[in-house]
This record gives sequence, structure tokens and C-alpha cells, in this order.
Amino acid sequence: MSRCGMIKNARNTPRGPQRREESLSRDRIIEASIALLDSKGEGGLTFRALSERLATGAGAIYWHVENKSDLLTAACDSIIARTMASCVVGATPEATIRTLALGMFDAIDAHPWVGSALTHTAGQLPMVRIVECLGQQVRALGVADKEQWAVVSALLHYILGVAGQNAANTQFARTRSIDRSNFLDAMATVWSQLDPKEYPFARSVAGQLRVHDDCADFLAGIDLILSGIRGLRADRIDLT
Amino acid sequence: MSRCGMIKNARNTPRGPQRREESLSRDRIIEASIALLDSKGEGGLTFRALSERLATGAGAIYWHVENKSDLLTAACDSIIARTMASCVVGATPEATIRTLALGMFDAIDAHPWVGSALTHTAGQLPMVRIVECLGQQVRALGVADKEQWAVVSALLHYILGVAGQNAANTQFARTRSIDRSNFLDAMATVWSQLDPKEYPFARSVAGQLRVHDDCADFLAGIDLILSGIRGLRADRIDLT
DNA sequence: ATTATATTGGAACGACGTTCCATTTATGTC
DNA sequence: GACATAAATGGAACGTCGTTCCAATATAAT
Repeated sequence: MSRCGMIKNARNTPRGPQRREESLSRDRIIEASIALLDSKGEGGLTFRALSERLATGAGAIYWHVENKSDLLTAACDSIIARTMASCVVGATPEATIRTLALGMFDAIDAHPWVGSALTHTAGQLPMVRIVECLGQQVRALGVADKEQWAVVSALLHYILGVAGQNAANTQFARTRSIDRSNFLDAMATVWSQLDPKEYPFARSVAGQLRVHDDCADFLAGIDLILSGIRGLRADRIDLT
Repeated sequence: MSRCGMIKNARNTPRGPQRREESLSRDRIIEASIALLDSKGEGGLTFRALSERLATGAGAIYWHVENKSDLLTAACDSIIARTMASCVVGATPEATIRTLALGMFDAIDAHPWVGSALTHTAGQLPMVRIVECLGQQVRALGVADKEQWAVVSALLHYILGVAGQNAANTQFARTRSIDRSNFLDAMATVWSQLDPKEYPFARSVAGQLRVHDDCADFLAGIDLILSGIRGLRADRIDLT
């Protein structure tokens, strides 16, 4: 009766771990899924691979998990929850937002699949966690109530955009069994050979691509938005 | 010999459309793919459905197209190319960036699958087009050479982030055969019922979610970044 | 006409997500 | 301890997908 999305352990049994020690559980499945995704990439999570790793059948997994989408969201949420929990400190709201953004960047660097998973969890738990963390800091920044959602939304979408691209780059490099820097290098080479008439800008930044620091650029973008938020507040004060 | 990515029509035949009128071609395949994606959504693009619509076999399609990823990228590029071509005008660089962003928003609203397709085209043609358009305007804004990539990257990632989320929302709603606004309404309801202790912010903005305008929020984010860029330039002028 | 090449249509393969169900294991009752 | 009920398991089977393969056809070249 405790099927899938139902409440787990509604009537909790008195003592110890019931059932045999090696029994299946939602947590064990999620844990195995994360291990699989980390080691084999986005495409590595299959019910067959999962069955083998857990020494069971596909049907047994479906008893604890709704479907693959549910499983991926749960795995994603597990990473996001940890990440959010580890970034609560910070001197100023701006510093906290930077720390939080950096935490997300590192999390996605360590688990690239989270970047693409986040794209498919619209409005669900992982996203809510991020929105909540960002929102509390935006409030602390003194942004007016009416503008809070737009501001949080800007930060969120920017972070999700970088997350998605980083995930895609890593995944792209993995399928060609080269590493990320080699991929960026190859991309820079292609860009530098574009037609100067049609693509003057792309051609000119190709060199910067080769030596740039993903993380620094990411934080520069966060600072750009934070600076824009400061402008919002300045406008408000000017009017009073 | 003109297989897949090879040069087409290297030795062009003298007169008229060679081969029979209804012959297959890369363009006809891409056109049909777009129609399929628009009408059936992300999952609607299948080599079987494509075969049926084009009255041919799967093997014939593979003669003109490398694989599904190549096909999706080409379809995506077709939309992006049109979008970029239709947004070249504008009074100021800032206005042009806004127009461009708006064009992207509308394009993804009309073809939601483009949002997720863009995530999987890292460094390829569609992305280069967007980078080029943004880059030229950022240059015109007077941003220093060293900072141009970071600024373009921020705008690009923000746009891609919104694109991906909008695509996900539309797709999510489609699979449940409800429309987008009903989905956002349902999401707002869930958020408003969250634990006030744990999710005070998410709970408080739930109401705004119900009545907000996606496009307005998107443009507000663009303005936030543009405002941050203005700040960059101000700093630079202060130093000289 | 005959050969060579470009293109086509569809059968077949292996992998996937998911469903189904017979079987096993635990829990509650007398 | 024996029995009934429910929870949980493992694996076979189904339908769909991307992709490959290849015999058949259409076009071009000689």
C-alpha cells in the first residue's frame, strides 16, 4: 500500500530495520541512480543498469518509484538539497547569493546531469528549494515586494541557463570521449575560422574562449545582475 | 557521394530541378520535422512519423541527415536563423538587444521545442548566430574588449535559461493535456500550500505567479543585466 | 544499351521504458 | 505454530525508438 508517491512509514514499525537488511528502498535506488549518472553520464541511468547494480528486477524498482522522470527528479533533488543546505552562511545578502551561485556551479560541475535534469523539473521540489534560497536573500537586499519575483526569476533563469550549457558541454565532450577543455579548444578553433564578414564578433572572441574561466564568467554574470538590482534600489530611494 | 554533411550540388547540373519533383531533400526533411515538432511537441519527431509524412522509408532520410541530433540541430537552426534575420533594426544598441531578446521569446513561444533543442547545440551554428547578434550590440554599447565575452555570455545564458524553462513548462503542460496557464495556476496552488516555516518566500510569491506575465518578467531580467552593463561602463569612465 | 553511381523503401536489430504476474517474504490473528 | 493477508520482489514480455543494412530503383555517364 505504500506505493510510489504515497506516504512512507505511515504506521511505523516499532523496532529496527524491518525486512531483510539488503532490502530495496527509495533511498537506495536514488543513491544507486546518482552513482550511475555520475559514472556513466546522462544516458547511464537505465532501469536495466539499475536492476543489475541493485541485483533485482525492473519491476521491483517500479514499486518504489513512479517512473524514470520521477527517479531523475528525486536524484536531482537529492543533490540540490545538499547544495542548498551547505550555503546558508554569508556576511551580506549579496555575498550569500554569490556563495549560493558558486555552490550551484560546483554541484553541476561535479554532477553534470543535474544541469539537464533541472530543465525537466519545472515547478517541482528542486526548483522550489533554489527559489526559496534566492528569494530570502533578495528580500534581505530590500527589493520591493512587487519586484521580488522578477528579480529572483532573473537570477534563477541565469543560473539554470549556465547549468544547462555546462551540462551540455560536458555531455557533448563525453560522447566524443574527450575532456571539456579539449572540447572548448575545438570550438574556439571552429569559431576562429568563421567568415569574418558574417561573424566578426564570434571570430574575435574565439581566442578568449580558449583561455577563459567558466566559473569566473559565471560569477561576472551574477555580479552584473546584482549590480542591476542595486540600480533598482537606487531608483526607489531617489523617488522617496 | 553527396552524403550527409558533404557539400551539396558541388557539380551543379545545368538545368531545372533534376530528379523527380517529389524527391527527398535535406530542406524538405527539415521542413517536415519542424511541422511535426510544432504539432506534436518534443516527442513528436520520430523517424517513423517522418517517414510516413514524407511517404518514404527511414533509410532514405538517413541519406540526407546524419542522425536525429543532426536533424534537431538543423531544425532549430532554421528557426533561429529566421529569428535573427528579422531583428536587425533598432535605435540604440540597448533597444536592439531588447528587440532581439523579445524575438527569441516569441520564437520559443511559437516553437517550444527550440528551447530544449538549444540546450543540445553547444557551440554549433544556432548558438553562434545568437552570440554574433548579441556581440555586435555589446560592442556598440562600448563594453571593453576584455569584458565583452563575459557580458555576451551573461545575456546568452539568461536567454537560454528562460528558453529552456518555457519549453519545459509548455511540454509539461502538454503531456498532461492542459494549457500553460492552467499549469502555472496549479503550480501556484502547490506553492501556496508549502510549509510557511520552511518556504516562506516561495509561499509568498505564489500569488504573483498566478497573475504574472512571463514576457514582462523576461524583459525585466534583460533590463537588469543591461543596467549592470551600464554600471560597468560608468566604472570605466570614472577611472579615465 | 550498358555500366556505374545516387537514391530509395522497408525489414531487421538491439536497447529502452513500462506493464504484468507468478512467486517470495513479512505481518497480523487465532 | 499454522494460517490468511498484504507488501515486496524478479524477470518475462510488449511496444516504440534510433539506427543499420541491403535489395531494388532511378538517374547520369559512356
